[in-house]
Amino acid sequence: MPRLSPNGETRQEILRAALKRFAHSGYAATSVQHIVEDARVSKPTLYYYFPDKAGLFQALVSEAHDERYRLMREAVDSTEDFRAQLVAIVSALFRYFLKNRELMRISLATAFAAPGEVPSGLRYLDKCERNFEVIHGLMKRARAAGHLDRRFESRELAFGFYGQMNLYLMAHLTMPGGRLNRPTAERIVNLFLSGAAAKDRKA
Amino acid sequence: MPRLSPNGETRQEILRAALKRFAHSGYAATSVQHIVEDARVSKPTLYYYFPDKAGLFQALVSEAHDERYRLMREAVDSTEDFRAQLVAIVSALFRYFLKNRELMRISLATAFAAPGEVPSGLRYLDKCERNFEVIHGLMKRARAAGHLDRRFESRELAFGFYGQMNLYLMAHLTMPGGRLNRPTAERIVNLFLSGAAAKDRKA
DNA sequence: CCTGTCTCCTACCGTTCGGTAGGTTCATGC
DNA sequence: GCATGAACCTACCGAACGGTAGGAGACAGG
Repeated sequence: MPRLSPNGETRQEILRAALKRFAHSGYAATSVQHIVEDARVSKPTLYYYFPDKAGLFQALVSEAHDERYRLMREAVDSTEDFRAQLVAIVSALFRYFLKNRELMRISLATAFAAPGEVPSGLRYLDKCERNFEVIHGLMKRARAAGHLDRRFESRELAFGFYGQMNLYLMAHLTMPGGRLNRPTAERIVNLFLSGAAAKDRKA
Repeated sequence: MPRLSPNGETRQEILRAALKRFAHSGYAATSVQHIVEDARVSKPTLYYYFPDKAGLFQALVSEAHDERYRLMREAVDSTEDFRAQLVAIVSALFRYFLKNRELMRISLATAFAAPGEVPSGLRYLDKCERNFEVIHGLMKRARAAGHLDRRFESRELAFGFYGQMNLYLMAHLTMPGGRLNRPTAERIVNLFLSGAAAKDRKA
């Protein structure tokens, strides 16, 4: 049989198969055997490209977190208007979710899974916090600029917004009913801001 | 060695050990062997009380979901005032969380885990929806009664509230920093309602 | 033509998995 | 005292697990 990939094609094939399996069954319930079968590759080939099962998983999860981070930063930088930034964040994550549902699934599942479920060496918590801090920092600045109700701490505001958005994403994983589009993003921001925005009428 | 439990003591011991293991490592990564070692019981004893590993897990998860459901219903029935009902729900779940952190962990993790991660026969989705419907129904009635802004659908409102509350719980699993007490519950409801409550000033 | 390196293979390692066969001990009913 | 059934045990099963030893085929430089 000819060498399939002097480039990185085999590696990509493994990643693709692994993503599908991990997204469907989680880390522990996924076997390396199934991955190599899906990728039409032998087991030593997998271990040629990746140090072990955990390393393969980490490559996927890191990519997902980093891409979410990049998208959120990009959304924040896309405009100066605070409301528009929020809409851009939600909207960007919705689009990413619809295109990369499986990556998003392992990313979210990993974040809230039991500590021993996922490989221990994986530093996913840092990346989770980093992503949250994008929102948190945005809230801090908006609060300082007077766009948000000062009765609430920036952390509370970030929780309110982040929580609502995340529930939409998670709900879509288990019940893919709702429509994750820009109008929905705008309505989410409206619901959040109608309370969080500082009222200039009273106090 | 004497028979330890003519009552249900051994069964409880198994459940206790299983909860600890499942909460720490998730379903797939937990082995029956470890459970029976923790419970100081032999493997056939476990299979004497439970049909299989999945049945043992289901017993725990069902209990957690049912208890959450009971608490939320109780909170709703505790008062007529809508705002007080919301605070009661959040506050009750916070208390339950602090007392039953491990049960809450497997309950939440199961809800958002990959479909193949958890035993397939487990009907947890029904219970998740049932719990969500407690909130959803409450929002429906409050919206119809004019307590909530009619520009938002009841489902959106439920998502906003439920999402925010859930993030507090989930965040406390990974970063047990924040304080899950009644003042926090009130602030969450305030943040949610300051937007969702119908303003009688304009429109 | 030889040698090394990159890529990928078959075959196998020891371990652990979920689950069971079959037997033993105790409390009780008769 | 003796059968019965609940409560539990030791010892083991086949299968699947993550991972590896060792080699084969293709291509490069010398």
